[in-house]
Amino acid sequence: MTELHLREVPDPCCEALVDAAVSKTDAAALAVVFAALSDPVRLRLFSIVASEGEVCSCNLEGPLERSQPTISHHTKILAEAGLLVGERRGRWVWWRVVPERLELLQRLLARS
Amino acid sequence: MTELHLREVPDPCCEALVDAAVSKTDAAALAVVFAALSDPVRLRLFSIVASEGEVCSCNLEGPLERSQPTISHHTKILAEAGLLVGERRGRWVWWRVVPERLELLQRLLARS
DNA sequence: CTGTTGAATCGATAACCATCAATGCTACAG
DNA sequence: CTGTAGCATTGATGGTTATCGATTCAACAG
Repeated sequence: MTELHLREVPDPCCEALVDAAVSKTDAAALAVVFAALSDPVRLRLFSIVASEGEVCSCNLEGPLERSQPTISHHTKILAEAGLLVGERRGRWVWWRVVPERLELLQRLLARS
Repeated sequence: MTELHLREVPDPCCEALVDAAVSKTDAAALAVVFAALSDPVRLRLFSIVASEGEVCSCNLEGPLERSQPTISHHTKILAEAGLLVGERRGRWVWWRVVPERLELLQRLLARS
């Protein structure tokens, strides 16, 4: 029921990277988000959740071929980056993407 | 005159991450691109180049407060990720962004 | 209360990375 | 040819991270 790993990262800036040089503090916050996507396993995990809409942790170990602690580690990092949210239902935790974060990244990468 | 650090990373896939689960090989290639943006100094470097249009290496050490070898290290990583290209003019190297790479990332992060 | 099951945490380890001083390479000036 | 200036490379170091086994925590069933 409770949301896991509430994002610790403050909402980073909104302006596109090409519009103006990003500040030091914004860069630090944004780097956390990109770092969350910088691992192949996490990228596949995120893509699975994004394409399925909602996925239980227990259904990630198989496709990703990683141990349960490792899956938990990766979901935590993605959640702390604000890219995923986890919801506990009974004994299971279900993950889904945070669309606003995707839009934020898209805005950042927009041209002029 | 020659382009430095020709990208070693093959053009990764084009489909959005939310459309279908990304393959292992695509994930590996894409992770390289996100990893290039996962460092605060590189993010600022990239943002400076993107907003200025074209920047000489010698004009990066100051704003980024890093040594010359470190700047060279970061430009190399961004170039190998296909995000920057460097052009040698005499004794200087000028960097600019690769717009297609930004568009690729935007497409990847697009919703449904 | 007890056992079971799914997930988070801990501890350890190997691999990776950001950083800089020292050095090498390259282009130009004289 | 010699010196200089900008950039790349090397080597070393301290910090970070991906991974897993073992353990703990949480929720449910009986």
